Amino acid sequence: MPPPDLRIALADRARGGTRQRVYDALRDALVAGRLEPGRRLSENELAEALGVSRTPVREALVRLRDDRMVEIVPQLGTFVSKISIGAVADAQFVREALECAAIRLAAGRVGDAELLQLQAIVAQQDEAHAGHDFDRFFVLDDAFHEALCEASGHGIAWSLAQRADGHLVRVRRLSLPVPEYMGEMIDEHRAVLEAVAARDPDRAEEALRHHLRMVLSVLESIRAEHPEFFAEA
Amino acid sequence: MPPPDLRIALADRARGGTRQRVYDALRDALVAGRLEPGRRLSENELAEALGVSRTPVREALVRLRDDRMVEIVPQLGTFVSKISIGAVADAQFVREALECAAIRLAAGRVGDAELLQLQAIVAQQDEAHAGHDFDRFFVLDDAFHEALCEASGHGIAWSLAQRADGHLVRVRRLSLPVPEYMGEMIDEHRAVLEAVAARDPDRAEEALRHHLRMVLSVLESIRAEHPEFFAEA
DNA sequence: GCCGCACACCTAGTATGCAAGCGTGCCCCC
DNA sequence: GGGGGCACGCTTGCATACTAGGTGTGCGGC
Repeated sequence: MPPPDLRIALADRARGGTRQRVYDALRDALVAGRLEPGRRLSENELAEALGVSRTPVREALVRLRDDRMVEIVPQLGTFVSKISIGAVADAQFVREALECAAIRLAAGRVGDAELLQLQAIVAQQDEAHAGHDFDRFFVLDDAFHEALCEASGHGIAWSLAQRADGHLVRVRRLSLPVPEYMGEMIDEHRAVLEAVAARDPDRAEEALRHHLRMVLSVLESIRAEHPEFFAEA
Repeated sequence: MPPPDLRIALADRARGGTRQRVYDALRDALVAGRLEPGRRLSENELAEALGVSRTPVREALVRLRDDRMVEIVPQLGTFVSKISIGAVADAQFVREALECAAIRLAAGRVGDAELLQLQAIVAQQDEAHAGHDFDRFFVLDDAFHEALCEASGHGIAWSLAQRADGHLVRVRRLSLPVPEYMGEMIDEHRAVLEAVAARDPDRAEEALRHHLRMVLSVLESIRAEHPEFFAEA
């Protein structure tokens, strides 16, 4: 019985190589939960579904394994990683370490243009909130954190945090459709932004750390709600 | 004119897949400077030199590009990245952020067995110092930092730091043959270890941060000595 | 009816072949 | 003699073919 819903859309041709497009498409499908944890993937099936050969699919999967999003078992198959409490804790640790270090720097060197950009992002988040547009809010949330890291002068912090963040993103996606959380998160963004604007590294770090830990507070309820997505360990 | 010294040894067969062995061999050759910055690599040459096909070579190179150790230019070639001041700063930032966060945790939860292990590593470093064995010291230095991260409960910190660390490792390799630095580094390891043993997160973080920044103090002299290894920017 | 073995299918790993693009060097023209 | 243009060879990117190994299934024996 072939899997029923392997419809993964590739972005427009010619933007980046095939490998990058396949990676993006797969990662998006994974974090959005369209490829549910535990499912078996096959290079052949993915290649056919995406209309490309096995080679770029394979290379994308290898990269996703580095992200701990899939597990490749030789001669057996490739599986969507179940959400592991340990992996979530690791992702949280990495993200806190990198982003908190970044924001301390950002608070010391942020310019007016960057502050305006951050404020604009938060304003757009208000709009998304008003329109109950979860997907848009998600994009803007990433944009906010990315802009913060960029302001630190070490944009790499965001690249690494995002790649290490797979398990956490899936949890967030599951938790997001609770409207009140969106409002809380925007408030926290404002608190972070104010501290950065005040050039107060300690307060900025504290606000960001609190913000980043919010997601953990709902982890257990998510797990109770979707136990099949989690590994036992 | 074919490159003269593409003799890269592969580790024993059957340990990990071919891709992993090729990656390890190439990375080792890169950080050791046997493949000097700016050099052009060719998938074909590497595959021939290593006695494997292009496929695992290609996948290893893609991963090394993620590490910023090589630059792949389509239809042109793959080049050993020159050491970039910006990339060194990024690597330093990432390593500081991850390891300092890890050691704070480690100071709060380290067990006696782990302390003994750390002490044993430092003792071995003394031996390497006495024997002027730079390579051995290098391995033991990595082991010390890895053990610290493991003691934090987030071994992933070491994995990520090490992967992001390519540019920094090359600098360290160039700077290492100065014997007095080895003694200083061991002293700093001791200071870090004492603070962890005393369960003092603040002092541990401070000692580690100071230790990690030592390498930067010699960066400019290294650059003056080997300008051909560095990018202009 | 149940347990064990063997076969067939499917998997990822690897090797090789083909296509497209860029750089370089030679050759022709001015 | 100098400059412009074309063609060749090299590169990586992608597609395809082949290999080795593991799993599950179905059949045969008990």
